[in-house]
Amino acid sequence: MAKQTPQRPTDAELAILRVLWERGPSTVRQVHEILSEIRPTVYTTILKLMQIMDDKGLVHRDKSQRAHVYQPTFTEAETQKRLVGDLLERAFSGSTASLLMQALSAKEASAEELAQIRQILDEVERGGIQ
Amino acid sequence: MAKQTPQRPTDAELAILRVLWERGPSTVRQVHEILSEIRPTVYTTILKLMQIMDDKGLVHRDKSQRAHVYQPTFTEAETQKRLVGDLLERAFSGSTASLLMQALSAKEASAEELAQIRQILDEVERGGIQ
DNA sequence: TGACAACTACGAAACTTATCGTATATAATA
DNA sequence: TATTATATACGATAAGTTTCGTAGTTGTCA
Repeated sequence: MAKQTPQRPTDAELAILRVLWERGPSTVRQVHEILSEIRPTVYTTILKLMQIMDDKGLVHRDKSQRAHVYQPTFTEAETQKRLVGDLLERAFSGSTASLLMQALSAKEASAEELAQIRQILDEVERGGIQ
Repeated sequence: MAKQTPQRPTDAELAILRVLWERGPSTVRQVHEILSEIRPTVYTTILKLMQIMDDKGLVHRDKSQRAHVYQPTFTEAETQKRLVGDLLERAFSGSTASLLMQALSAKEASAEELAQIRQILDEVERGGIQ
């Protein structure tokens, strides 16, 4: 049963999505091989998760081939936006400044990254992000 | 059984923590009254959650009074840092610039907030955040 | 003291997540 | 064609989350 509202992917689901975003449409075997390098798992565990993700609408699958080919329903940016927007409301009362503050405190940013951040700010003040 | 690693609070737990951070040490009834305004829940649901949070070490409780008084184990900033740091790795490959980009795209920031963000950047480049 | 109000404790149900084992279908090949 | 390799389908389990009902305890006050 597919739900209408695209909910937050779980940790395991996000790990799968990241493989699909990076590699493009993939079979269960391909995803399994990559994820198993970091965290050994049985093939059918990944299969089951990807089938559930299909039910939820997080991915679409092409059944025309014997090995079904899965691809993400939403782009990486869309999903990131949903996840961070959700955290922003749930934990930061909507304060982006606090969010950035804690992000920088959690992980030191390189000089290039800080420059990149300033560039983003410039663009936003010049006319917003589309 | 208390665990050693402070894990991510769940959604319901975070809602409770936010009440405790805002109001200071509180009883179950006080937390329940506030949360019920937004999302009606039975008293014992909040009680059970707060007892579980005590088990997990997310809160401490003072049992000396008849109505136990609960307070957060970690500060709001510590918890925010943990949550955003976790998301940063899980969904953004550690790129704080991408995180900010999507945060700004999820929720438009006011001029004051943008100024605040620039101030944070200035401070970071001047010597880091402690 | 007896009744009542307000607690906590405890157990259980309904869901979700994550994982795995077994069964079954299909394609390739010896 | 019979065997083998590789898919998917399906069911079950264990753990965690969220919710609620009931039981028992304790303080207050008429």
